[in-house]
Amino acid sequence: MSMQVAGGLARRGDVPLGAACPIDRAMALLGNRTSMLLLREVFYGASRFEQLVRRVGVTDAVAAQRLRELVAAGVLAKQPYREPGQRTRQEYVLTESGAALAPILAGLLEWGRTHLPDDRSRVTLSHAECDAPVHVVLRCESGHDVPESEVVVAARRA
Amino acid sequence: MSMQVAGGLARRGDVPLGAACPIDRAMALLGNRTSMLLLREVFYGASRFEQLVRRVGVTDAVAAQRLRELVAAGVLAKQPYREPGQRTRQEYVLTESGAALAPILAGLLEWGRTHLPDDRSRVTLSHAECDAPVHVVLRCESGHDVPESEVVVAARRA
DNA sequence: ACCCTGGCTATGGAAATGGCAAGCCAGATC
DNA sequence: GATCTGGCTTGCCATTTCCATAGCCAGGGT
Repeated sequence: MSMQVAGGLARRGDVPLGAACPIDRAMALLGNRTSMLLLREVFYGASRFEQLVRRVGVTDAVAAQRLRELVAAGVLAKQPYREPGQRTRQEYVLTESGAALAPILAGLLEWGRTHLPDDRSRVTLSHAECDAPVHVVLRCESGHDVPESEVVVAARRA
Repeated sequence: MSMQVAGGLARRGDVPLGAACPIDRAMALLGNRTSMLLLREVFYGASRFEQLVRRVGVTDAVAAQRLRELVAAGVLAKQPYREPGQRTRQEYVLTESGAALAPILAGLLEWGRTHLPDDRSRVTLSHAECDAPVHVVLRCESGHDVPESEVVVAARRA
């Protein structure tokens, strides 16, 4: 059920394997409700400030602050755009780094749907090329599908 | 770069696609630094209260409260265990629902490593059966690997 | 009987987060 | 030139999260 720990490395002197772990720092940025929800809406196709505010259901002030942080972190970028007859405005788009968060958002969606009670949402992810539903899977470089129980956590050598 | 939105569904009347979305509710539980880090440590093999506290670097009080929430949410379970000559104690183990968070944690690890500066961690995930490194991928039910740019978000019919 | 340790709970305070409300600025519209 | 609108910023307050410290309890060790 839980992952295995390889070779006792993780326990030697009980050194925290996770210290300065990328997950720590990712959570410093994404570890609040609003940031993740803003990113979700950008994935879902919203890009304008007012859209994001309305869909996430948060106030202007909070949204502005989180968006600033996400831009500073390089996950979103502000891009000028102009609709005909409108003045130039800014929209928020995913950078390469932001787009790489897709598996995490897809994972949260999938997990929430199957493991939280009372799913009332109707969002699905599908593959543009073939229309089939998309799932998040763990796979090793030899090409095997890896169930959670077969994931081994280890420290690579210095 | 960003996901496409299919068929204008997401925008009809600007209805928030994400309202009551599983991601909202997942983030209500996991949208704080500590919860995710505690889960990470359980994945890494820690299970005893004191281990978790030390490795996550949080105080007893906060850890106890988050653990209580995670147990209440059915992500962790308390299991009595007894080491010889010791009294009975409780350890925290992943439930099925908790183990299903593996792709999300693996995704965060991978994302942080490749997209945040100065990665100093040494954790790797590998496949117990073949020792090859493990990655998180999006795959459709037809078996294609799906790059982020080919993920379509849509609302399924009521 | 006494202490010690692991695993908590309690209390108080600081910092982050979020809501509400108001104001500001640039440019399009009148 | 006055007004309106989108996209913010500012100020203030409530709530949540977190840290620090202290205390509690069960049961083994002595």
